Amino acid sequence: MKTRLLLVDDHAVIRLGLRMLLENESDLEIIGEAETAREAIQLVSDLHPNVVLLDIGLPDISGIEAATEIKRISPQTAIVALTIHEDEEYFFKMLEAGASGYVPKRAAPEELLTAIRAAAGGEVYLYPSLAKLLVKDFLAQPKSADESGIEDDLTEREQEVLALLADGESNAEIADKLVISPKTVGRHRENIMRKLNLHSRVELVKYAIRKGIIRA
Amino acid sequence: MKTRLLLVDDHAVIRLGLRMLLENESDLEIIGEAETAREAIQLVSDLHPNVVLLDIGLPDISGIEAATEIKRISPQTAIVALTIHEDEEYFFKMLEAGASGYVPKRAAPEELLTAIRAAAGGEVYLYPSLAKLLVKDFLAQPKSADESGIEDDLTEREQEVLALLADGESNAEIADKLVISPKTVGRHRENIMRKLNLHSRVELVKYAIRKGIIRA
DNA sequence: GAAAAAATCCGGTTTCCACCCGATTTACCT
DNA sequence: AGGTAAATCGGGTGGAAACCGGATTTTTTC
Repeated sequence: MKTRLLLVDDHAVIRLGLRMLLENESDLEIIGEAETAREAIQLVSDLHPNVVLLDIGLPDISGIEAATEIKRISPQTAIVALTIHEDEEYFFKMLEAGASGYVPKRAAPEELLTAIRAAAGGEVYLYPSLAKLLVKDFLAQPKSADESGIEDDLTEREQEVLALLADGESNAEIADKLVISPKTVGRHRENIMRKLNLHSRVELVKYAIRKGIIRA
Repeated sequence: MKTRLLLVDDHAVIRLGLRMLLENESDLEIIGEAETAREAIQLVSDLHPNVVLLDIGLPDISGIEAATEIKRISPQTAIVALTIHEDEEYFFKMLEAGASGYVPKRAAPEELLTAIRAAAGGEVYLYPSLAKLLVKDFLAQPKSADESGIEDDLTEREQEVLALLADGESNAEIADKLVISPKTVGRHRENIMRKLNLHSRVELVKYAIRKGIIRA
């Protein structure tokens, strides 16, 4: 089964170039072309392609809105964004919109093929300069719990109680979930607070968030 | 100027294969090979290669520790992780350790070349199945503050009370600070919770953190 | 197999919280 | 000037939280 492609670009020359590149690939099949975002959305709605090659610099609608709309009407359609500029903000917003690939037009043709095949397979291709941005963003995030908290000498059960406690549940609710008595939950909580030198539920929540036990 | 490479793998066959692949590339130069992590660390310290091709399944030290140590002694050296398994946790930890690329051994040779060149250029290459994981992680993050809605129709006083409340202070303490009665603090709190549809101090704290009113 | 730590339960006290009611003064907007 | 919203204060109630004491059972550790 071939991967069914839709090409979207307002320049006929570029569509032609893409066609030349892609038509030689036996696993790919171009089932349509669009010049504008509106046209693209209509075609997606009609044809439900596997992958849309979407130029971001379209005249009528922004690439982000177009991508959002495409994912709305055809969630299983993967989007590979093609762009001339490697703008950081735009890149992140395209990811949020559901893009499965992001390739600058200056990339080598093989990279575009890789991106298309990755997208068709439900995976994601990121051009190295953009992957770098995403990794940077990832590293800027608070450490992944286990690393940041060297060891907080809480017992396993206490960790468990802490997580639920910090999630906003009452002693009684937790007791229910863990099938223990509410009094025991309270006791655990006391021990936790003593060990960590905390003095209220609020401090407990903040501790849990810092440690990555729960998310805000 | 050629990119100076160090190959690290405990299997001679694989090092040979890599050599065959890489020696034909005019922009790459293999300046050393290592069988173990210790050996690799020594060589990095001596040679300061531009890129280290690091197998993660080494016998002596874990790939993560090896990568961390390499980045410590030679921060400008980029690391491309080579692995047989595409383990999620391992992948994220390698990123945290400072890896610039992550390529499964099953990847096409050209992809390895792309990864090496990206790494040498200070960028990052992620194999599509792993890029997908990173994007997933990215999307799981809370939306970027400004987007989530700055305006929460809380009055100035309520914001003030919220901040202190979320900071862990009791009604009485807040009353003291703001020179109002504890009852009034409670009243404000009630109004805040009603407006925001929150129902406990814990939810309040998490809300405040999401909004950036306080820090965890 | 004994000692230590963890996990469980119980009872009691005091304080604080969450939510209900209502009220006054100030301030702003039209 | 009159209406609306904010900010302040108050009373009252039920229930949860925070802290204390002690005690038992299970698991871990040496």
